[in-house]
Amino acid sequence: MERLSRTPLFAGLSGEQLKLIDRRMTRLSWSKGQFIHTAGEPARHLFLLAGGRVRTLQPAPNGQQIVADLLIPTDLFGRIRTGDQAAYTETAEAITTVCTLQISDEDFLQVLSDHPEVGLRLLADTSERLSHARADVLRQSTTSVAKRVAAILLRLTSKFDWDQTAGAAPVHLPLTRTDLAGMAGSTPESVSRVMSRWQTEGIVESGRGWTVVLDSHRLAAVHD
Amino acid sequence: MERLSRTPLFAGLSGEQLKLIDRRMTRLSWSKGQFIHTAGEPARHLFLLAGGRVRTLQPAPNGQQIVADLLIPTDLFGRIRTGDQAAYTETAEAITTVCTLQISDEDFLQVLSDHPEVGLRLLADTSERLSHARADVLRQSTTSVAKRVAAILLRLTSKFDWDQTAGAAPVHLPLTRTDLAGMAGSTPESVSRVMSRWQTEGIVESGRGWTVVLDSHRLAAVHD
DNA sequence: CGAAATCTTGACATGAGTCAAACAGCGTGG
DNA sequence: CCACGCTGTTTGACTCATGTCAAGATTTCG
Repeated sequence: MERLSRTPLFAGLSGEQLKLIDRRMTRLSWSKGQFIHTAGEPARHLFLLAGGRVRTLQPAPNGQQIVADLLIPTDLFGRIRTGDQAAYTETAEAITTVCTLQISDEDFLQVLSDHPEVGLRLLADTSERLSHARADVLRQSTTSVAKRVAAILLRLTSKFDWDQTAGAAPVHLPLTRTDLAGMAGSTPESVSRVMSRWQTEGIVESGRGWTVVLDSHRLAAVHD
Repeated sequence: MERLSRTPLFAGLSGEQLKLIDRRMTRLSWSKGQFIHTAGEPARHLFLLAGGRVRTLQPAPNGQQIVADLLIPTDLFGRIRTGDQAAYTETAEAITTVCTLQISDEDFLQVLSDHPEVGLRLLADTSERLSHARADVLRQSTTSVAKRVAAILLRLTSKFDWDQTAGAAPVHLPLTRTDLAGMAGSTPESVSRVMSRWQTEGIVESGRGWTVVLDSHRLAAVHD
C-alpha cells in the first residue's frame, strides 16, 4: 500500500482511490530462486514488485534463457490476458526474497474502468518502453560490443542507484559474464576482454557473478 | 467508419459504440511525401490509417532517418500525450495518397473511460509489439545479416499480402537497399550481395527501389 | 582442501563493414 | 524522342571486429 503510492503508475491518485486498488491486489512472498511466472504459461496477472530483486529471462531460439532485465521495487511485470489468449513472453525469477502485489485481468479491467487515467498512464509507460526497445534494435547491430555492454551497465547501475537512495553504497550488479553476453548479444569471452580492459583502467570492478561501475562518466564515454 | 469496424482495436463493439467513437475522430487526407507527424514534435494524436501506405522513420544518432516500418490500413500510429510531456519518437510519412483518422489525447481519454476494454486491447497490442521488439533485440545481434533481411522481407510481405486479399497480385515492397540496410542494421552493400544471390536463386526479384518475394518458403529457410 | 563453475587469455577463422569504381534504371530538358 | 545526369545498385579488394575453439587460472562453497 505504501509501495502503491510510490509507483509512478498510480501517482496522483487519492488515498481513497489507492485503497480501492489495493483491495483488489493480492500480496505474495517468494524466496530466492523461485519463478514468479514462466514464459509460455498463460498470462493471468500483472505484478508489482514491492520488495527484493527480480530478474526477467527471455527464452532464446536455442533453448537457453537470456537475462532480459533486472527489476527493482515499483517495477511492473507480467502480463494481462485479453480476449484472445496470451502467454507470458518472459520468465520472472526472484533473485532475493521478494514481495509482490498481483492483480488479475478481471480486477485490472475493473480498475481501468474506475480510473481511466491509470490505463492511459500504463499505456504511456508501455509505449515508452516500446520506443526504447525499437531504438535499441537500431543501435544493437550498428554499435560495438563494448558500447553495448557499457550501455547495459550504465542503465542498470542508475536504476539500482535510484532505488537505494543514490550513491550511498556502490551498486552491485548480480550478473555473470554470460548474463551480460546474452543481454549484449555477444559472447562471454568478448565481454570478458572488454571488462578486463576497463578493470585495469579503473572504470569497473568485478568478480565472479558481480560487477560494480566505479566511474560511470568514463564508462559513458567509451568508444570501443 | 467502415474502417473502424475492421480495426482489431475496436472489434466487438456495437455499431452504436462505433458511431460514438467515430464522432470523436477527425478525418484527414495527405498526399505522397507529406509528413503526418515528425519525431521530436509534441505528441498530440493517435492515428488510424484508413487508406494508402505510410512509412515510419526513426532518427538515428548520426542524423539519418531509418525506415522503421511500413503501415497498412487499420494500423495505428502516433502517440498519446500523458501528464508528463511526450514527443513522437518516429516520423510518419505518406508514401501514397493517404487517408487517416485521428483522435486527440483528451478525446481518447474520454473513449477510454466510456469503453475500458478498448484501452485494455490497445494495451495488449502495445505489449505484444513490445515483446516482439524485445525478441528482435536478442535476435538482431546473434543472427546473420541474411537472416535479418529475410525476416524483414517475410514480415512485410505477409502484412501487405494480408491487406490486399492474399496472393492476388505479387507484393511490391517499396524499399531501397539502403532502407533495408537500415532496418537490418547493416549496409546497402551487404544487403545487395545477399539479394543478388537470392535473385539468381529465384527466391526474390528486385529493381531500383522495390523488391518482390517470389518464394517465401525458401526465403524462410535461409541460413546465411 | 577439492571440485565445479566462472573467468581470462591466446590463436585462429570469418562475416561483414569500408572504400572505390563501374553499371543501370528513371526522370528531365533540349 | 533521345541524351544527359542523378540516384540507386552491383561487384571487388581489403581490413577488422568478433565469434569460435582451446587451455589454463581463479574463485567460491561444501
